[in-house]
Amino acid sequence: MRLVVAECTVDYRGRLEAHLPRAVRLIMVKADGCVAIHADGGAYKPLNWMNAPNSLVEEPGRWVVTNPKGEELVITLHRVVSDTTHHLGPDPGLQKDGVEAQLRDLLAGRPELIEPGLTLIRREYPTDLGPVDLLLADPGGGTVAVEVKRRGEIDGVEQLARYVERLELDPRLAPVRGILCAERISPQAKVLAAARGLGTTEIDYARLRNAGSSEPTLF
Amino acid sequence: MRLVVAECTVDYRGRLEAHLPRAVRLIMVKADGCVAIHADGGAYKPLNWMNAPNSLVEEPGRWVVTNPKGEELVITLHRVVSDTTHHLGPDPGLQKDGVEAQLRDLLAGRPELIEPGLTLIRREYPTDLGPVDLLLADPGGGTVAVEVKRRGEIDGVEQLARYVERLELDPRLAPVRGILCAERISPQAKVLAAARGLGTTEIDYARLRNAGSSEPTLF
DNA sequence: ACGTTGAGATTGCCG
DNA sequence: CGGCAATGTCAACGT
Repeated sequence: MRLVVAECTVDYRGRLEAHLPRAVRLIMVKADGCVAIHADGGAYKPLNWMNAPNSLVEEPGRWVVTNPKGEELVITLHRVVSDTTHHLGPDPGLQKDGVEAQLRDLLAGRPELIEPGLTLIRREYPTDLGPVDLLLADPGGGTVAVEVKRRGEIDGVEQLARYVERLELDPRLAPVRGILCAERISPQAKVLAAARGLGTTEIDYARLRNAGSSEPTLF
Repeated sequence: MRLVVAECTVDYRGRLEAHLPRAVRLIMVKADGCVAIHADGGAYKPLNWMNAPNSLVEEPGRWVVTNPKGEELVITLHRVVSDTTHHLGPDPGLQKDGVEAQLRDLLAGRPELIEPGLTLIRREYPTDLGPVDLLLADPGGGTVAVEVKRRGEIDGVEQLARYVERLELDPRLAPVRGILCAERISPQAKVLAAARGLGTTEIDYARLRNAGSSEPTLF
């Protein structure tokens, strides 16, 4: 990884056009060839960048980065403060925990938190349009399809509506209700869900995680 | 901006949990206090990070970053290869050209380019599902809702369909037609739009920009 | 402060 | 390679 601190101006032409006036910035060039230009603020996102694969041509005081899609990043170096290179080697990569799949599995073990009386038929129930996160039996008869999200947005409502429409065609399952489960559900998503005849339930995932799926509730 | 190259392990606990095994990486600390941990590849996104505002406590061989939301990033430093600090100063910021808002405003001044005879009612017309980019009066009666995109894809068609469906409920606007405007519209989006009864119009934004909104057309 | 939308989104998955 | 969906999405803007 090469790290250059320099006073520079930058021009990008590609999906849009962008220009950076003259200032001191960090230019990061990674081993895969990608280039990122960072200011001393503004979270982790660089001001400008060019992802791999690309081609970097270095002239005195001017770097030109181009990629096969015809995008171009031109860095004009007015004054170089520092220019260092380090060999980092390969990275073992990030291990994640706590994404949608885990939340779905926790809810599968506590379906009564979605609505009292519901019992699990199976998770990832397959349909022609893709798998439904949870399929539950309604004690009043019929079936309940559940779409699990961290955040409930309009897209999730549309997805659930398609599943319910599809499952209704199966006489063994009909009638089918749909419920969108998420930690937070946006007002627009609630409006659209109501208009589509779908239910929405907000779930406290933090409490769900702590309680676990094997322990019965004490209250 | 402080740049530390070090062999480290990293643990994050917050919206999810994540762990980075021992390896050599770049740790970037910006003036606003945000911390980012980069490998030597993988585009510009860091493996792990903590945005400002936060608090960094530095012990020998161990950095602990916490923020007011209760998230925590722990960096264990096994071996420091390099540790440098540079003062970059404030950045004048990025100048962009060619984004959706600009295209929308240009079209608002030249609605006849969407379809002859159309006149502007207002831009960003609010609905329960979000704002419609442009609402136009149809000389033949009724209203036209326009969704403006740089690239017309299936998502834009779905979005427009929801708006039209919603606007139809308002007797002062009905009947409502929908038109998707973009520089390029994908074949799939055209098919879906036709199936939904929506129009599509491809716009030459470069010419629109050069012509400006105040100049009448000469031909 | 909160919510919604756009982004040069990026990134991974699967067909 | 292209579509689809998730992301600790981020960042801008309006209420």
